[in-house]
Amino acid sequence: MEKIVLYNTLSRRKESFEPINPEHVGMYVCGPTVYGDPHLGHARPAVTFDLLFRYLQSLGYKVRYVRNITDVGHLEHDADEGEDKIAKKARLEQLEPMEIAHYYTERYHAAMRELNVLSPSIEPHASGHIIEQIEMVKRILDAGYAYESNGSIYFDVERYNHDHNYGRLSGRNLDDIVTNTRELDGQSDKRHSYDFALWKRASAEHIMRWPSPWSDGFPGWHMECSAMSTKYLGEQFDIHGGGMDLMFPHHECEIAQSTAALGKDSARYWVHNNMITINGQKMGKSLGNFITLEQLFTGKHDILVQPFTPMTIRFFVLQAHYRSTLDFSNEALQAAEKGLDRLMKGIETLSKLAPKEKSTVDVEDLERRCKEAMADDLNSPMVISALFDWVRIINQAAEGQQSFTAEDLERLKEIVNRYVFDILGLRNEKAAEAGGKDMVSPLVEMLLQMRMTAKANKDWATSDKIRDELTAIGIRVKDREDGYDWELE
RNA sequence: GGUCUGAUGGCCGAGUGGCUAGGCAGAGGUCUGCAAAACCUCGUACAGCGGUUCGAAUCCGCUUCAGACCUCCA
Repeated sequence: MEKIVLYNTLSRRKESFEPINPEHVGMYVCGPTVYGDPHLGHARPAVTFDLLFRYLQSLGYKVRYVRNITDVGHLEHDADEGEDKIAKKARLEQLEPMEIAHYYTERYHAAMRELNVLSPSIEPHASGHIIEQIEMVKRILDAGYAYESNGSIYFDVERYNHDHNYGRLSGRNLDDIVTNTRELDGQSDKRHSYDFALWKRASAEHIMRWPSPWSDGFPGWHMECSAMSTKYLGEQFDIHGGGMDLMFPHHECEIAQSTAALGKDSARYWVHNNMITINGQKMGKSLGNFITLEQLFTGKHDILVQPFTPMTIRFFVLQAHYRSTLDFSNEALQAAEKGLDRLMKGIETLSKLAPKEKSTVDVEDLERRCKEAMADDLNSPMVISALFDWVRIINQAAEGQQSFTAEDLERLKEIVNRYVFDILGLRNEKAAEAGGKDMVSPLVEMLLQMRMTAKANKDWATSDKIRDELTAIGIRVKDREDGYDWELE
């Protein structure tokens, strides 16, 4: 298997990636909380880990990719007095919590399909794994790292930190956390403010509740990922991913829970994608500055000057390295749209190139550059940069300034397909929606043949008329060195 | 306040101790009957101030600014 490096948040450096079991990779990524429409921010981890998923598979690994659906457990306001987000929304809209969760799960799936994000191997729902979560709480209790208080179970951070190291992922130490965690108002069942809930007793009004040995209640919000990753990937697995904003406390608590229950940290490589910003600020639910994916696709949002296709969004995300922030703007998206168009046109041009006697350039150069870039912590921007260099070469070839042998041409197409479609997961939207091209093709060809005749007779009036009429109905005519080419706008 | 990250040309964004990605926008040119498309050339950017070095935008220090996390967040 080829050597690749991945940045591991645990060590804060790039590490050579070695899976626990050769040939197999287990990957867990924190999925969405389904109480709202997916927005541009959700596209970042989805595309990032889709890229990793596709890339690992293309290297020959058998990947089990688990991405959860959080449909229970997140508390609003604070852990003591809050109510479940799903339940809250349900009350507001007079709907069953599961109805809400189902509705937004479907919306999420639809958006992911649009973005050409592959379905994960397993997509477990938190609500379907209450038993596993209860079992894990029991293990933590048995290990002595949790305590019961008034029907709720809390993680004993201090005790845990005594034996292990709470804060090693986020780079905090308990002293910092102690001095910087605000004391919550009102009475709390917790011994310390930094203890977190593993199980919460439900108040009378709380709709989502399950029986447990301690109370009718619901699991704490970090439990689902620990329980489900363990269930589907084993006590130790290779990659755990998610947004950087989940590092603390969510992932830190996951590490603590796994270590407390299993005696070891489950995940070996922690991979975090950075945020998408808007005007330099994180785009998110809490700031209310988010744009949903549907708004992006339809252009229906005050800030948008036009709609943007799903592939433009995907390309936009891939043009930045996953660990950098990416700033949203109409201008940036428009640039991505044009760039993607250039790339796709180049690929179409490639498909029409005629083989020549000899090749003037080494097609393996593209393969080498793409391969190195991907192997270096998924540097998709570098891959795209190499591809653009080759679009230029392909265009030069279309004008007779470069040439390829039939063999090299095939190889080049193979490389381009591998990186553009299989790994970056891009799709030629125009070609797809122009499914009717085959239908009109003979007609256009006929007209263009007539135009060639007119041109040969220097009958510019007829020639231009044909071209202008075609342009008017969205067919762009391109005169080539020895003939013509055309495409749908 | 604490922890951490970042500051790259008009915009978005890679990268990196010397060979100075890429895209978009802009300027000029080539090609063309005219166009379109494409191709060629160009801006000579790395927050500021010190230091290390033969050489730094890249390493170190300080300053300024911005952001993330510390509460649910992709």
